[in-house]
Amino acid sequence: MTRTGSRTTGRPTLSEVARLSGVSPITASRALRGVATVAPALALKVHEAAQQLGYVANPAARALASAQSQSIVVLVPSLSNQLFIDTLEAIHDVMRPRGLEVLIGNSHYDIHEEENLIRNYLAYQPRGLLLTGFERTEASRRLLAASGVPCVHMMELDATPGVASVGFSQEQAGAVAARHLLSRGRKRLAYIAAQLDPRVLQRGDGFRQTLQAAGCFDPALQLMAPTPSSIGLGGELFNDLLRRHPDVDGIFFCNDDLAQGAILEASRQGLKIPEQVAMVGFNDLPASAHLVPRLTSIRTPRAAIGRQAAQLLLGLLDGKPAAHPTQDLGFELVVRES
Amino acid sequence: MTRTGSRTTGRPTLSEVARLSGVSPITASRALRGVATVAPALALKVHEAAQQLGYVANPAARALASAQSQSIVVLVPSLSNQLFIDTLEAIHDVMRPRGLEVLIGNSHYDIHEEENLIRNYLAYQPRGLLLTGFERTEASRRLLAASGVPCVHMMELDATPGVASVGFSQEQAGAVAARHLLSRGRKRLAYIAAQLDPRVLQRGDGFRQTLQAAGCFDPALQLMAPTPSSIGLGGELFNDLLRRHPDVDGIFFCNDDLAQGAILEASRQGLKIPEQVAMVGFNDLPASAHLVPRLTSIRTPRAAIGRQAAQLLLGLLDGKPAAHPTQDLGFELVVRES
DNA sequence: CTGAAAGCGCTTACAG
DNA sequence: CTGAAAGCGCTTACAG
Repeated sequence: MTRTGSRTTGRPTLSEVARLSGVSPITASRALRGVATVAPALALKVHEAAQQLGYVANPAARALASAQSQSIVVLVPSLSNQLFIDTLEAIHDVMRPRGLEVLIGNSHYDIHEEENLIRNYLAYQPRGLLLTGFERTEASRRLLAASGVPCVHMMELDATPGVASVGFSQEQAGAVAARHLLSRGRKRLAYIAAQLDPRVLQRGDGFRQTLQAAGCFDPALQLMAPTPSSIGLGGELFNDLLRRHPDVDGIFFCNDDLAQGAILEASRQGLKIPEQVAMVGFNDLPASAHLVPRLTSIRTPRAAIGRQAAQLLLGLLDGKPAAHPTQDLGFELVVRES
Repeated sequence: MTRTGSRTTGRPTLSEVARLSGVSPITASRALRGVATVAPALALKVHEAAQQLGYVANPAARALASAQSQSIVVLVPSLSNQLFIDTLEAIHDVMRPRGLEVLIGNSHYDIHEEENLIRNYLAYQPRGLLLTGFERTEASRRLLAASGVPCVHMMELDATPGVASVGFSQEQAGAVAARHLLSRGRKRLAYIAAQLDPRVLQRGDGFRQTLQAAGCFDPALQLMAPTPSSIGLGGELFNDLLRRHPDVDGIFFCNDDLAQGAILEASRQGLKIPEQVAMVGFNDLPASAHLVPRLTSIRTPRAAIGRQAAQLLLGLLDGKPAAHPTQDLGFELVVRES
């Protein structure tokens, strides 16, 4: 059944729809696209003919003729992180019902790999781009600017005019975690982080600055692993930290995976949480609310970021300048038992 | 910068590459596609010109001219389930380096939504399709058959000639869980399930049949919720079950989310696990090995399924009949503390 | 090994 | 409101 070397697709074409409905292909095209100038009676006939033939427009022909595809490109640094999955799913659920195809590029936390993705995906003439954060190569920036394709940035914020972004302040999130721990009377506060992307570092900065202002920052309590995060790693880093600094009484983790690993390891060792060490996670993954003790975490609006970024982009595609090009969706400290 | 209504893309074309390298467009096309008949010296010049211009072929034009895209369509029932994310990521990592675009369709566990996805995605003239399971509408089957596009089925197995599938026996997985619990002397065995897709039911069948053979099947101990699974639901169903049947001494959960919720709920209530109730999960998600107690689970080869299915499809695209069209990748009971 | 011609299935731009 | 002509940027099929 596999046709090789054929020129035709074997699928019904616009011309066949036009012939069956007794109009020209252009009129059929207009009717099917919902262009208003077509007489209602003709439009109906065209739709019936299309239905009867099982006609679905060839996106390649459409893209070639109009110099514009029906795709949106989303670039994320990872698919292993639940954070991006939630965002991606929300984007998908906004774009698909509008007939837009979501092309997903995974940069694996590598800005050069991202540059290649941009180069290749731009050839698809996407309607728009959804990018993660602002860290990229100069060449990537040039490619994006030269393409003229509308972009919306996700996760981080940048209020520069002409830049669209949907996210929240990563630094403030770090600061809030620090203030929470300080408010509980904790003084020996650590930051445990892995997969040191720009956002993890920004949260660390916010955390550090708040501790410095409170006069209790100790650089020795910053445990930064460049490797990917995982629950197992969280337990290991927690043990490392407590072995070297048994007096630590509060920890902010750059994400819930690490925090969950630590809480489970503490439970296994019979350590009292939060009496001995208070813990704050980040993202508020589903399991966190159910751990024993329940994990205090910072809930991030990751689905809302995807949804809002998608809608902001949709607005940009219609050519109207965005009313709110910088959308701070905030975050929420969810205080639980840890 | 957004060009609306323009016919051209503003990007360098094959003709410009050809002009710069002093050959005809056809020769440039052949050189860029690596067609062997081009003289090495010319091919080099073409590649240099393409590099210099930053030329990337227009996929729409290519697809239209060759009646074949560079896309692979993957249809999954959910993006909220880690299982499919792992599979998707593996597929992505096989296809992308070969220049194939992965189009992801999410059917939300609805075979009619899947039918729409199939209808629409077939218009993209994908090189191949990767489908989840075998449950679909008659119309979907007809569309797929009529298209002649090669398909590989994932997760479940079907040895029918001409059908390609990569997965494992869901029934056997249920049977293995039952045998494990029976081997530990457990007699009052329950199945707790949610999101009752065909695979969840197949696992339940395998579990039931084994219990029936052992003479200890009790239909009252089958707790089947049609709602999506979650950790929270796992805790609730666990409580429901124990309230109604305090004598239950072993539970098989249709996935680890439910099992994790149950183990956490048991811990919160101070129940002894596995002394009072033994638990077996399914999928072996990352957290399961770290819970207290560590969860016994059935590890599924979800990344391997994605990888192998992708490779099987790649073989089919080359027109060679698959040497192994039915790939049983098995599963592994990982016995831990629960 | 190379190329001139034709065509893929649509939409744009221009008439009427 | 409708349509004939042209063209998008490639590749196929056929020559040589």
